[in-house]
Amino acid sequence: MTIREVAKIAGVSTATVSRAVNRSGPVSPEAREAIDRAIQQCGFRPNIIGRQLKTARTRTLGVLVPSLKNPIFADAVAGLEEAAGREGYNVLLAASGYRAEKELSVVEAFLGSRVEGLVLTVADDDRSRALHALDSARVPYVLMFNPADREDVSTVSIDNRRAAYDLVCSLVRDGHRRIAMIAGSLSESDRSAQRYAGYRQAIVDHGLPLEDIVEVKFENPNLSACLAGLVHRRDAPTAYFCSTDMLAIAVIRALAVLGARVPDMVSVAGFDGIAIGEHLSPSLSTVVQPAEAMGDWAAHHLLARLSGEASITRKIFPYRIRPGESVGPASGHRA
Amino acid sequence: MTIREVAKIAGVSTATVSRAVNRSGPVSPEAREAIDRAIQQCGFRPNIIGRQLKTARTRTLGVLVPSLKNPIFADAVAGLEEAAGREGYNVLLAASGYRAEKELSVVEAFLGSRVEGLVLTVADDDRSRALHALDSARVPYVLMFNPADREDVSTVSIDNRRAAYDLVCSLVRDGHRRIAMIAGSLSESDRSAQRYAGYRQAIVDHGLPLEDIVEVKFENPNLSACLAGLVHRRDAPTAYFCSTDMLAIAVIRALAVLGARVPDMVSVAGFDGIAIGEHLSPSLSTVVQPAEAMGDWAAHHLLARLSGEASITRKIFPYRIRPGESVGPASGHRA
DNA sequence: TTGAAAGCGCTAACAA
DNA sequence: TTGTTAGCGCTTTCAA
Repeated sequence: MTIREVAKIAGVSTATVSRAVNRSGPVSPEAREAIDRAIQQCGFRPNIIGRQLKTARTRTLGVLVPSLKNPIFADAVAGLEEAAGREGYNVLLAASGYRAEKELSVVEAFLGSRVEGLVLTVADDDRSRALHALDSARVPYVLMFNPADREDVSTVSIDNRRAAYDLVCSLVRDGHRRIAMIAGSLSESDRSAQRYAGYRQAIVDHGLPLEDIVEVKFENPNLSACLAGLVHRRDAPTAYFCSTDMLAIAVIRALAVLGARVPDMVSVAGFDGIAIGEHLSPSLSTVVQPAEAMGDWAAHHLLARLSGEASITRKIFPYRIRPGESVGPASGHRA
Repeated sequence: MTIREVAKIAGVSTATVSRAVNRSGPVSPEAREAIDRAIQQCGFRPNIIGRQLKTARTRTLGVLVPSLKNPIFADAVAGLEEAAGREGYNVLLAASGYRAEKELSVVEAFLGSRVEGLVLTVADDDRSRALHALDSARVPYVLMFNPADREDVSTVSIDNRRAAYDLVCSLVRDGHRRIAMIAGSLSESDRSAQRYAGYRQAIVDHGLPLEDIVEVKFENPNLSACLAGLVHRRDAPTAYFCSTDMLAIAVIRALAVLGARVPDMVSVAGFDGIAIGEHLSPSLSTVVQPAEAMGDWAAHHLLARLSGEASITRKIFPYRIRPGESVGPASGHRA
């Protein structure tokens, strides 16, 4: 069922069919009707591939996130997809599983598919080979959630450093003086690094002891073992600042295994502000990132850049500290 | 940067370049080296669109779910994307927002893009115009989560009816005799309908009074108002069976607004088994669907069908009743 | 082992 | 208002 068949049946040329289908030029009422009938008759559906090849436009965006299983990314993709769809763009989606080589292979595939632009969250924007590939291919992209370090790339994020700083300060205000940070592979995530910087500054500013950061691999969720040494120390931390909400949830569970109840014995704070965190037991103290709005902004901005209506922008969304039951006063601690 | 440029630089024909790039035919070592050098030199990246047009294969799957903001779908898509990616397939993703007309327009767009197959969750498979479009286009698809009614289409789901039956029976075992069901637009979702059938049968089998089902629109999250009449009745239900976990979460919150504490005063059960439900306060009593595994199965099965290695299959995954704190004994009820 | 050539389905000058 | 025509970038006979 090609445009040629339709043209033959309708007794016109392919050019006229194309004009009729795309409303891209004058078509007489008679021709239009004949064409409509022919299309009904043979169930013609334009092959987008042919159009894409001819016009060198795909109306497709590539979206790459670490994982859909973390609601922060799922929500962002939801906002993105909605906005892109509204503008008639397709979304090619992939997850990297936090693996740099997968980031690269996905980006290569997206480039091969001639996506017009990309929205991505990478592990570390400085060292990302995926980003280098994009730069040399000169395909526009928007970094989402990654901190806005570089001047030459559009980003949408919050001020991770300051947000972490504020959150840790709130822990101090609750009386906590020994506060540890737990991060998922700090060395591999620029977000964790920023959040660590904020944590560190808050600790230093208050003259508190700087705890060693606890790095946990994403693949190894045997948290209890990692935390055992820390928790059973004589001067164990009274509060744990986790680099993400999902990690905080795992930490709370791991602490329970070790006999440390939250928030009675220790406090735990997260970061991301996933919606469901409010309904957790205990509800999560965290920093809220407006994920869906950020995804929406990313899509709109990328499309605006594609049409030349916008230039590189580093958008910082406001964040919000959301207090929750997972943080209590430090008085009840064990040491 | 086309294959022609590369051919010219390497001093060979485009056919040889194509063979070299795709390893699809004999290429002498000398030619191969010249081609490799040429590709490096001009940064050539094969245009997939050209290949797709020529070969009439896109290696792309379309995925349509109601919403990514519900973890049950996000998890399923995660499993799907992972499996598809492993087999070298791209995933085109869209969300319908539970709207039938959006389902249709997305499917039309996917067909235009010549996806080789689709995985979708539709509101109601019987009445879905989207499915009719797929049937007449003769593009293979897998229904995910939708109950397996029809014989002529691959589906992956659990036994919704029996799962709901089991769950409601467990409520009865806890002493509940007035059990209401709350569903999101029953008339628009075949899953809700199945779950209602299971609920109804459990009620009837135990000789209990059949309560009117409460239907709430997805768009109208003003649940408290909807529930007020029911909750304040003299013989108010002591337990609410919600058609999804997300709805259960909203219901628990709405009940709190009305002064009905869960599970002290009323019990609430959900359906879906989103992972985070275990960590809610109270933790959710629910039916667990193995969403990620179902997505994985859907992708593998669809690809197997594309390669002729599988035929239409109706896969029923096992479910699991996961007890939680949201359901308590009926003794504490108000009426 | 290689290259010439045809053509996938479509759009867009351009001429009529 | 319409049709002819020339490709878009690629793969793939087929003959050499």
